Amino acid sequence: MEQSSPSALTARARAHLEVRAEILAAAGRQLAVVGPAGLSLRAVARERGMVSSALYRYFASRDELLTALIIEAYDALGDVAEASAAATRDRRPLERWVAATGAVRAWAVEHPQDYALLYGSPVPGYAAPDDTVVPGTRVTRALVQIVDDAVGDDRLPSDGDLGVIELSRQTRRAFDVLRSAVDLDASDEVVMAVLTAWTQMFGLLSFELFGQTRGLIDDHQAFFREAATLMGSHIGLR
Amino acid sequence: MEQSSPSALTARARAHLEVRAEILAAAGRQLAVVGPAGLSLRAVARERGMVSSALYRYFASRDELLTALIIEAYDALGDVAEASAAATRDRRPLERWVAATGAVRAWAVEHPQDYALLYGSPVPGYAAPDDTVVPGTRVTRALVQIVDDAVGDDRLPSDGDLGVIELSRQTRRAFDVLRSAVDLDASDEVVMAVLTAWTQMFGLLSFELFGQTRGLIDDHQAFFREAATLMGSHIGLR
DNA sequence: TGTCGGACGAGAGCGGTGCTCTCTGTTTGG
DNA sequence: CCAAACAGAGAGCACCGCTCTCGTCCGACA
Repeated sequence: MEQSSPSALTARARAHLEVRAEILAAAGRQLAVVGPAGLSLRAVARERGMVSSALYRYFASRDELLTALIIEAYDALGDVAEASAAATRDRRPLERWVAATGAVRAWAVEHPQDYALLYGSPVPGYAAPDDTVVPGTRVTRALVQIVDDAVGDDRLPSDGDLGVIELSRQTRRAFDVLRSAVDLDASDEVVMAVLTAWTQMFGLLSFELFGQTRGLIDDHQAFFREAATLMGSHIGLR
Repeated sequence: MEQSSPSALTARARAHLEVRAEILAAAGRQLAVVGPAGLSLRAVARERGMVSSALYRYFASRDELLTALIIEAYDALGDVAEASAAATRDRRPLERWVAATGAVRAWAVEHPQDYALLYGSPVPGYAAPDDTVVPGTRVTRALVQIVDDAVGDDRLPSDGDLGVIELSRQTRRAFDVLRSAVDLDASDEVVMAVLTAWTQMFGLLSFELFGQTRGLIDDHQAFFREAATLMGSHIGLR
């Protein structure tokens, strides 16, 4: 265990990182209970048996603690999405799509407060720093990967054909940025398809988790699966 | 003006309602600036030149004030959606869909904090009471109306045909509940189409307003319009 | 190995929050 | 006309994020 950190770190620096990690873990437990807006530095400090002012040796502010939790959550969700995409590599694209979005939903249902932290309304006064952008793209990347893998042996629209619409110049430029962000060379059609389907899954999930469908849908998992299948086939997966 | 309220109300009751409305208006202004989680009773009281404890003569708690604001916002958004649906009655269904979803987006962009109040992560410890359910269905109803109007002269799926999926029993039962909630006799196919398309629009809007597409998309309005057009045509509108 | 500086935690305190309780003054309906 | 209902003020409670100060202790370096 003592070898896990680079030996370049002094004992003091290692201890510092260790305590920081403990604080982060305690904050994560708090978060799961009270949610992002309810997270209290003082409560986190109490859980560790220290006084709140001592926390500021490790995090400059509550926002910095939140940022660390956001990155952690993005990484956990990214793991889930990537693992699903990798595990289904030899299955049919539509199945892969349903599995991956289902895996994302499963994580979100299991960690609703983390989901709210990532995709809910921003905490007031808090602006996510750029550190959160890269881990945030991993789930999008995994979904693009699945759809892009399906191009060729499939009825996905061929280049330049999106049906009723033509993408504006600004949109195509935005897609260039996204392509380089996820480091995949998918066509505009694929990017648009993923964005369409992913925003729908995301909207449905937010409806479920934020209570918009309260008292309406009983079996959210079944409905989500049906919606994912329908949406996947809408964008040309099969 | 003195006749605007039913004469059955005493002067005192009328004054009470008036002050209540003023408080609500002040809270609405506060909300637009600091957002749902940042809304402070004391600040609202200060704006009216009264002390915070006096507010409790009009609202039992911060949550009750929030609930009143939620209902107000749902009604404003419902107005927007219904007005758009009514104004485009003689246009083509796809145009109507794009116009209505665009109107919803325009309202959301103009009132981002109200949008967050309605569709963002719930304020911790706050559970929306049933009073908010009915006004919340108005926008859904307007969208269902548009798609349902299109059945017949259109290529919407005919009864019993949804393509790749078959709806589960629970889902069909949920659709019955929704049908009676919006008081429209749309087919399962229409309900599913609206839910699919509306959750996508909602997901896209949440991405935009909650900062997920920051630095990616410049012209959100154009992209939203393109996405709405594509999605509308996916569900069979033209 | 001894020492000294920097990290660390505690504590007090500031201004803010939601909310409760008590007290006073006003209004109003019987 | 008067008792009762009501409105608002004020103090206070427990909590919040955050700052500043002050001992202490321990690890890095000579």
